[in-house]
Amino acid sequence: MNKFLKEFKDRGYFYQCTNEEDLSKLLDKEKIKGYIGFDCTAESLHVGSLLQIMCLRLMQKHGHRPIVLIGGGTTRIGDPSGKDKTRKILSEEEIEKNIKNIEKILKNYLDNSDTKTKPIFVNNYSWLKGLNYISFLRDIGKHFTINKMLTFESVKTRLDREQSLSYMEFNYMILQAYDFLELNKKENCILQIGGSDQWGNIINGTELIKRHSNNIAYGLTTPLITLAGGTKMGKTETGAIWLDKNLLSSYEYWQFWRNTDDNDVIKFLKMFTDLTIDEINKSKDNDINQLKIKLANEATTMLHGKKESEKAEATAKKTFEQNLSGEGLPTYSISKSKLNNLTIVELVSLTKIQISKSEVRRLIKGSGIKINNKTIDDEKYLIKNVSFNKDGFIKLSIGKKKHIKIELD
RNA sequence: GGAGGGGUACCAAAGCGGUCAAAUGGGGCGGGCUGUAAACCCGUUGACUUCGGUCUUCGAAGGUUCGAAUCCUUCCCCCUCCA
Repeated sequence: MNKFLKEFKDRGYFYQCTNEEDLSKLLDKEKIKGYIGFDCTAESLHVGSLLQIMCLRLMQKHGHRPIVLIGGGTTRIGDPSGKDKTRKILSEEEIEKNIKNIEKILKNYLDNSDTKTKPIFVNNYSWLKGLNYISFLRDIGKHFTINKMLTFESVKTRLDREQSLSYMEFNYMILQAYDFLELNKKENCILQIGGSDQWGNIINGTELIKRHSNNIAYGLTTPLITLAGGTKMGKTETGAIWLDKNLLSSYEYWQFWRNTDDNDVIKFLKMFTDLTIDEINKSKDNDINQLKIKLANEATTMLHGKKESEKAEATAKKTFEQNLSGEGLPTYSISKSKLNNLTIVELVSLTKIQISKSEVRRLIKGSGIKINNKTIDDEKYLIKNVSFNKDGFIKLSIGKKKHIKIELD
């Protein structure tokens, strides 16, 4: 088997392929271009997209050139799959802002130094916006039958439930297929990679390329990652795990990986680090907690850099092993005058968005709130009674894992 | 088009005039045990509160009643069977 494909499989990225054998042969013979599309509905990317990013990196590693397609055009339409309601339509400014940010994230992960494997960034808005309706229907539309389109899961569920599916959304799959055709023509791109939920859309693309240009193109999908617990990856009590320095600190990102379930550690090392498969297999019997730290370090270094990762590790060590407060903890500043009449309940609700005072009271009743490692059991406890340490802050703990530094400004 | 069943909190699902901020299970959160894991055990799970209560919630809008998630009317949506 081709080396790229082999590693793709070894790392657990593989789910389905349109024609594995032929693709393998082709990859042995030449360096190709492959693309992954990114939607820009959200302001940034979170770990849910990390597997796709790793796929792009793997292409580079094996000398292939990744194309990053930003769905600036298709985002204006909305993918109906997996949604039972029409998506809200974003404004032009929002979309532009999202695109810029998402590109920034991706550039951070991809290698730009080798001209042969340097990523190509494209925005499908550039070709979708100027489409001529009549010629599009004649060139592209003729290759799609309504009969077939109606059988697609995304369309079917909407129709079955008599939920409206606008003509606009109905066209989404055609546009995505067209993207592939366009990249095939322009860039000679012959591969599309995507999540397993994109299978249908990807097939549409390869078929369109076949019918329209009589070229062969391939599709490759990655599995949906579920945690050992069965839930989807990426959600925690803190919220989304952003791949974005501005939205999530390196410490919190590091913690996310450190808290990986035992049963997922090896799997994640393979998926989300650059360690070789051999290396990972050899270390299988190492202390599981050391492996988790390794995972956290590798993943955090990739995103935030070595320095930040080391800092995060140090912070974690101080916080969890020595019960102190590390430097990298989330910090909340407050003025002295404000703090004077503040009760513990008020303080917690100030520092944590999305927590109600009732919830804080409940936490206090369940001994879930600590200040400087001392459990607070009185909800009227006044903060001014706490003494700040020599570095000028106090440590507020919510549960065992969430620690916040409170400092005076 | 005809006949029936149903919409209840994050999800599933009870309740069918007052004792209902709403049983139970899952999930979440907190505590215990551990290893910042899993499993397990315990607690908790609308908001605000001067801890006396107060306010908002059972598809939507009206109505009956001292009192409605529960009864009536209209509307919207989902499901099953027949055609």
